[in-house]
Amino acid sequence: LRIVKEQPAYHHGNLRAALLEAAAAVIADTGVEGLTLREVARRAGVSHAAPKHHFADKADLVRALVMESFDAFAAVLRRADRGSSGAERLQSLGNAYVRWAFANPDRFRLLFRPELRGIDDTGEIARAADASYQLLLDAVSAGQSDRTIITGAPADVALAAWSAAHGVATLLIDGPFRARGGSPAAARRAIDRLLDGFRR
Amino acid sequence: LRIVKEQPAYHHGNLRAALLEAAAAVIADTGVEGLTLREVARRAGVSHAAPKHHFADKADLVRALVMESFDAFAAVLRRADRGSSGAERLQSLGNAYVRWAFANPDRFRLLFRPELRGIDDTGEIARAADASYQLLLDAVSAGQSDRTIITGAPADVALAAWSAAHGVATLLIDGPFRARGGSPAAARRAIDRLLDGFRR
DNA sequence: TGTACATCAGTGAACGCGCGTTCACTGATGTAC
DNA sequence: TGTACATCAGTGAACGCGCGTTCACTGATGTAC
Repeated sequence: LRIVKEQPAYHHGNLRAALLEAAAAVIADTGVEGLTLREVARRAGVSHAAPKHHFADKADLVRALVMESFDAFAAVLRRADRGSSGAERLQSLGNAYVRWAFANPDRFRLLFRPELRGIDDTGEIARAADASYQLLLDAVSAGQSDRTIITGAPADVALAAWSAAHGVATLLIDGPFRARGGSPAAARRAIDRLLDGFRR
Repeated sequence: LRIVKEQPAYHHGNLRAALLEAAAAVIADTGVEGLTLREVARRAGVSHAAPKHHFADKADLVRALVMESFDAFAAVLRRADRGSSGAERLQSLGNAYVRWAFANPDRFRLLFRPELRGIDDTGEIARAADASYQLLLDAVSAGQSDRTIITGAPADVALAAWSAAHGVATLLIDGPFRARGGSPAAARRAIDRLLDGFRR
């Protein structure tokens, strides 16, 4: 039986992952404007020059964090994309959308920062975002085929439904909802009510 | 006839207003994270210590800018709060909401920054925000009285309707809407469709 | 209408700070033989 | 199984930068008489 190391190893072992985790923690604590490479390194218990071996610069770290967040979000939506009709799939997606935003408010906000477009040089972020939109579009199309969702251009319907979920999620995590007596349960009622409007 | 002054006056005359205007311009150009006192002073054509006579510190300037933006937004909503029924008033409010956000995306974003709560020491920002919410709540109540809006707890209905408008506005100005072929006209269809769901 | 003087609203130099980034370095790890 | 050595992944000092804020100052304005 070996004694557990008390001194941290000189080589971290998995610093890249640790830095991403630390970055998420910084954002959760101080918001994205408090995210600095030095603070991330501090949290990971490493000198401030160490991240250079894993991320070329600050934008590179943010990019990786956004990609990771998109992947996590998309996985949750994919798991939620179930139901015996298109309308049920849409309802389930909408609820998952709001629930994930509520559970991960800072990561959620990160996904929609307009300044991200400035650092998405290869378009990989845009592609990751599109994967989730396709889920939504598919559910809408399925619902129109099985006649459980209202007619109309699928993109129009999908964007309106997305707006509903996004609005509830945003008002819920940014405060206005709760400041007016809106609980997460009220948010759930709101998204259900709004998505009911898409049923045929 | 006097020659127009070519040298700027030593005393600006209305520096406070000029600084607020410059701050709005900075935010429009670089986003709120690019807002610095020095840059604001630079735009206003004044030394970087000059703002001190008008704003105690940076938070003070941001606070003033937010208040000004809330007032402008509330005035627009108040003007839009017309219609022969509660349902029409709600529709008109929702459209005005999205239109103003589209016309003033950076100011709109500013109003909902979660970190604002940190600088709203006197609660004046919360009060300004509440004024607009009351408009919405009144329209919903009126619509329930005249039976043009669905039944339900007025706060529930109001928060759901707000979510719809907020979601459309946010997705429109932050990109996802346009990135998927959604024009401002599509946004208008989206908000109309969503608010139609509140008609009785 | 002039003059003296207080007050107001600017200037520009200076401060300390945390940031991103660079650099020479060093200890740990992996590999060839 | 050892050994030599390249490479990898850290350290810590240093840099230049823009920031918010402070300070002594100065020119413009307003007011009392």
